[in-house]
Amino acid sequence: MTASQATGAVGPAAGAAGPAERRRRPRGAVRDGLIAAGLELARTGGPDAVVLREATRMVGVVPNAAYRHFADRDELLAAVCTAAMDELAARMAADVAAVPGPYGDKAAARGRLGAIGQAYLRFAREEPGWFATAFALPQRHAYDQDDPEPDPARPLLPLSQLRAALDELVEAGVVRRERRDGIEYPIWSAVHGLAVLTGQGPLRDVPEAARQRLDLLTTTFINEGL
Amino acid sequence: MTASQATGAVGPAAGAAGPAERRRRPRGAVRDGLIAAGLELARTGGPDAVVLREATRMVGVVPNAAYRHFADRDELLAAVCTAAMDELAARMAADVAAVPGPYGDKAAARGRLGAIGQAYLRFAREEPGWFATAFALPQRHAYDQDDPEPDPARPLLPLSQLRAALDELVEAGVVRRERRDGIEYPIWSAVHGLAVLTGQGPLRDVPEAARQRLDLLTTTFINEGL
DNA sequence: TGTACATCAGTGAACGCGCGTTCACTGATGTAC
DNA sequence: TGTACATCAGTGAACGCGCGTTCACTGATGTAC
Repeated sequence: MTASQATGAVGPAAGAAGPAERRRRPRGAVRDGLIAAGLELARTGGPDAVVLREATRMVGVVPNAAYRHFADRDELLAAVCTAAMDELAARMAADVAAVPGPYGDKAAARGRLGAIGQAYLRFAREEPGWFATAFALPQRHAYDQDDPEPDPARPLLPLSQLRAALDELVEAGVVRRERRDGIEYPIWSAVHGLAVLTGQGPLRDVPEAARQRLDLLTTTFINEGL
Repeated sequence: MTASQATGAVGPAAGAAGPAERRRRPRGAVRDGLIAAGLELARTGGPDAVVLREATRMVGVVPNAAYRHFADRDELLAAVCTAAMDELAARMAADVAAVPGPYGDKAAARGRLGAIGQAYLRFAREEPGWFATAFALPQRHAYDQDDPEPDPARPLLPLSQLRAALDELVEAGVVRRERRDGIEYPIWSAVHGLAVLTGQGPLRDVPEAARQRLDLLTTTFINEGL
């Protein structure tokens, strides 16, 4: 589920039913609502702001009702983290899909790799709470393999999208095949590190113009390293 | 102050003085002790584990005594974060100093850059709590300038050490002078990103052998990008 | 199609917890004359 | 060198807070016959 889908489910049952109105919510609506509420909280305050009681308040339900849907607060948080990661992945996928040009075209392939990096950095800058949340807990990644079984209802993980872009660069003849193996990790690291340093890290107060230069320096460094 | 220095100051006044024993601690000992205690807490649990009351307990002092030395919990945390950053910087400096060879020698210069990256990654791996704490709050970094006025009692910031190593590589003729400007940022980003992804991030469960390969891939990528 | 019953998903009340922080206090240390 | 006094750095007691979580409950929904 993407954040925008989930957000629609927040709030008490439509119509502000009286206290006699019990269990009018469609199946799964409270669970989805709690995740959406948690996502709203995380958006502003990061993972620590995902407070179980506050989420139930937003949904319009009594605090312990949450325990019908999650074993404890950590399980709710894990669901919120996954949703945040999905949101990042969905935005990346959308930006990549917007790059024109056929598969295997040199310029298009370069454009798609660039779109991946830019979408990642933009998400970190525009949604710092979600970015921190996405990387806060779950989503351990099996080393050196694609998503074990890609869930068709969820967007491809960021790393998988990066891999696909690099594979295309190989097909297009931009990246030598011998150079391909494992190169996604230094690239991911460079982009992620920049996002963290300029987001929550010591470079967080860098002015806008300088930040853009840092983006450029880093993407250039990556492109030259291909 | 480095962590090891501060740690020595934890605990109630030597001799387990009775309740009548008041103010036997040397000047500044309680303040230093609180920072050292916070550092101990952060070592295990990161910045969130720096709990004011717990720190006062460790020092052997009543909770509100902390307010003689810090305006509030945040000010204590900030001091602990600075101390954690100093610890990282001190370890980096020590490892760099251990690389033999005269200034300007090609191999030695390369060795010193490598030592910087490795010390950074090792600190992140061996002291994840401190690493997270070092980057948790303070130490905003002025963009594009060295430490405003380097405090001789404290080690050079990591970024300043990285800059020095890159400057040496230029002097040694390993890095072209036109390439030097701003290149510390992509390099820092790549190393920092790897540290975060394999530390608290989605790659945290990668087995040891694979992690070493990731280190190697990243440092190789950096060296080729010089 | 109607009834009996199990299960599901909510309510209401309460808990203990540890935290950061404030207040008024007091004894020890350092300083001025 | 001795005394008077200000300041410093600790004590003791208390606060309100919001949190996660547990318990026994009850009404609505879905299912079997």
